[in-house]
Amino acid sequence: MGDVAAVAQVTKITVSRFLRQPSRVAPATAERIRTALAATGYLPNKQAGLLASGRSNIVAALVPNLSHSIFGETLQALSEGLQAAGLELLLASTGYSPEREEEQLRALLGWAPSALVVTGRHHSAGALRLLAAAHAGGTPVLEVWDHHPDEPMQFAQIGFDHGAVGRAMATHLIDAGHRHLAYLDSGVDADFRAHERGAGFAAEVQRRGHRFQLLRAITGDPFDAGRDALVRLRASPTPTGQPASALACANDHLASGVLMEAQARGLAVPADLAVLGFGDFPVGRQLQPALSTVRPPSQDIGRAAAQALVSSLATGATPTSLALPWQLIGRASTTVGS
Amino acid sequence: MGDVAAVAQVTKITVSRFLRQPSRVAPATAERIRTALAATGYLPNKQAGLLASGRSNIVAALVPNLSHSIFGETLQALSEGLQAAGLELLLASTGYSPEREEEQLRALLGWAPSALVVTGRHHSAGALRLLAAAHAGGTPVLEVWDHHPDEPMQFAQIGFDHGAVGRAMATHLIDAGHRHLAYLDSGVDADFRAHERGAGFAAEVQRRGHRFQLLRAITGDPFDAGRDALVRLRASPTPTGQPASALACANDHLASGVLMEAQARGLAVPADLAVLGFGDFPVGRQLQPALSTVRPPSQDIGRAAAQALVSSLATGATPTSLALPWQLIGRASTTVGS
DNA sequence: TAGAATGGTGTTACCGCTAACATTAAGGCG
DNA sequence: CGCCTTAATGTTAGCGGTAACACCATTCTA
Repeated sequence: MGDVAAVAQVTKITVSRFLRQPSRVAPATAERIRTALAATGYLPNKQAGLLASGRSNIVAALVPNLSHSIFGETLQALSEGLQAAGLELLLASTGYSPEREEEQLRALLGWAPSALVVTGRHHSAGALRLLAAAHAGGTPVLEVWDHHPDEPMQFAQIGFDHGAVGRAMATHLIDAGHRHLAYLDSGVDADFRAHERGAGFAAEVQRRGHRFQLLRAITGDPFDAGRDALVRLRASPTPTGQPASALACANDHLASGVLMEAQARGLAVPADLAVLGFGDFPVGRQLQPALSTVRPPSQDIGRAAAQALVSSLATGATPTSLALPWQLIGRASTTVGS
Repeated sequence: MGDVAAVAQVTKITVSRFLRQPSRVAPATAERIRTALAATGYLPNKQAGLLASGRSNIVAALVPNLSHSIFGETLQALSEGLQAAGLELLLASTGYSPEREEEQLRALLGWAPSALVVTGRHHSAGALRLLAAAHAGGTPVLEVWDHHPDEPMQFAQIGFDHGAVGRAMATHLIDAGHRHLAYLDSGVDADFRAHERGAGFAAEVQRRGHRFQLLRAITGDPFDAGRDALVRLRASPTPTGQPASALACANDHLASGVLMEAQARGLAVPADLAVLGFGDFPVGRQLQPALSTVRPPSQDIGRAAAQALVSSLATGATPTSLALPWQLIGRASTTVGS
């Protein structure tokens, strides 16, 4: 920056001013600085700028998984919303491992971010301490993909109630006439949201007085896990001798595996077995029969989070929580006709 | 850090030393510092450390797309390899847009990274200037997912030859008896690697004296694009009146769409139409018939890139290029029997 | 036992940039 | 015409660490 200043025949601070608020330097000077910038190929050093200003303009986000496209959509929208406001997004993933959550969070905090975004409201004790400290220090903390107004919220939440989704999934299947229902839970321990949908599902089935069965997916390829689960479902002994006639899954990949295995075994869907997924992944629409599913507001979460953080940083207020609508999409895998 | 030093009754520099090389402080002092760190909940400020030391220990990576799981695997492996060596990964995505490449690269360079990783060897003019300047300044620059020893390499490359993959795809189908072959190219302009596979495919088909046809995918849902492409393939007039009997696709999602549409139309695969994909996505293995595909060394690329950068940063030498093996996996969508 | 080598810690300056205040010149007002 | 305001730029100090060197006790060596 000193070089640029020398070429433009001003001091560093004038260059710095020009870069941040061009209107605060005289037009002639601005022009000289502009050409000097081009001539020297100047690249501002962020470390120095952030250190000097104290405000980092970084939003740090921690998600369970980067290669999971469902979070990808949220991140894409978040990134765009933040970029428009001049904020940078710094990403890290936990790989669904609670130990790594604290470690990664610590690494992110080292960047002195202006705001934090974490996935869900379940955190390891260490991570929670870090988040609470950041929050206490005035850094906005936002939990995305969850929204539970019934519980005391420690941080702002933008997302939806997974228990309610589970109950709606149960209602959908019960309304279609099923009386013995199963839930295929995610095999990943830390996929808390999948477990909560399962709990909501189970609660609703039992409230209505019907039979419930819980399956846990094996780890590994989710399609294989779905196939495996169907094998187990059909083999498991039940009081009536009849296996469950409806299976709700923690995600569409598992559900796709179930559908494929059903097809391979000549099981009619939905006549012999209704299958319901979660996530509205592209593949589900293409299957035969098309997969019924729940579409979460992935993009909206990112967009709303960006907006909440931008306005929170502008006003200094805590970001506001928000419940976003999801949608149960009934396709051929659960509904006959239509 | 001053607080920690005060509590431990030493100066900042001793704390700094302890954090970086614990062996260089006396055991008793180390113990005092350790408890002081815990008591104060100290979080090191990366900006300051990087600024002061000059070495950033950041590797900046630019990929076309974050939500694409194929790059996710590379990034995951890269991230792990770097983390083991004490390096941080800073991510940005271009969204397959050449204009954003320069912009994002500029943003990444603002962090003064120790090394750069970019996807492929095709860059916009502005991006190329930035990369060349970084390279000239001694920053290792690595291009991943490409490896073309026949062309003059500007930067180190770790990946494979996409033209060769295209030729192998053609050979596989020609050997299966096909004499009229088509390639369904990606609808994304900047998916250079898909275009190159297509060019290699076309060259090989023509070299063997057979008929070639090029299709371009529509944009949007890739499954739909695959279905749409098959419709067009079957409708397009040909000299013999016979449509192509083999279709190679830019990726497995497109190929899956083709397979689904084929099934919907009662087209026998591979008897009426052989379908070949690229990427070895999980879904392909599950389809009926299972999708033949090419498995790229996604993880290996990340692993090798991490290794190359670590050793390059240690020795100061330019990272070494590397060709990694891919594998054509013949499944039921191209081969009868077996 | 003097002199050198070594281990442990402190001092000073600076990384590249920005906040806060200081300074200068030009224009507005009675 | 002198004073005040305003616009444009400069000066100084400091963000939170680390490099380089300085310093002081020990311990080792001859």
